[in-house]
Amino acid sequence: MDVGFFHRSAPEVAPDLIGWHLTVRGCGGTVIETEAYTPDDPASHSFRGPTLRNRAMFGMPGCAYVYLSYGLHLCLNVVCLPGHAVLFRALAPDAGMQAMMTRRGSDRKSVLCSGPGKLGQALSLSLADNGRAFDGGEFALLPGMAVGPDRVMRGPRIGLSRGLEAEWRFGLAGTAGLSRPFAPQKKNAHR
DNA sequence: GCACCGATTTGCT
DNA sequence: GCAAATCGGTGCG
Repeated sequence: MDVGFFHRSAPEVAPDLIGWHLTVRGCGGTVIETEAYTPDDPASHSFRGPTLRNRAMFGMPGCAYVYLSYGLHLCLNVVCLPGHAVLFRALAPDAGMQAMMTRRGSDRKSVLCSGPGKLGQALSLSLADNGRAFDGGEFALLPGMAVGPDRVMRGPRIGLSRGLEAEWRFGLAGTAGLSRPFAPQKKNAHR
């Protein structure tokens, strides 16, 4: 993989990660939904500079930023430029299914990884994973099937009170298991 | 020090 | 549709 891939802004990287393959200790699947966060974005954890919790967001590009959401969910990002990160919101699961079904308490494929918190539970993330590199060891992140730009949907991010203007949520069209549906895409909206 | 708000999910009304 | 679970960060006194 080109090391320069993550040396870009999160809004550039996020759509490019759709269709990649993510695994954590043998469990995972195809990336079907992502969101981008930047340092000058009021909705981003990095907006007010580094803290103990978000320090990984300012670390090595291509490494993980794992944080505790609402006091109980662990969410996974990949770091891009300093203060930039892409949140993995949903996967189409295909590896380590048995373990993920057990952890999620369901055998329905479409609900195993259909949200950032669910994904964290299925992959059994922990805060000890914060800062870990996606180097093919415990964490792997590799280009998978090529996805044409026409199959990547975009829209406003989920669960925010600020930063709703930017359409920095991306998803693979025609996929089951998204965290939420996307609004109908405008035609002619290239890039 | 204290109250409130989140990059969420689940279960109950 | 709404509240609960639960904790780090932020803002105010």
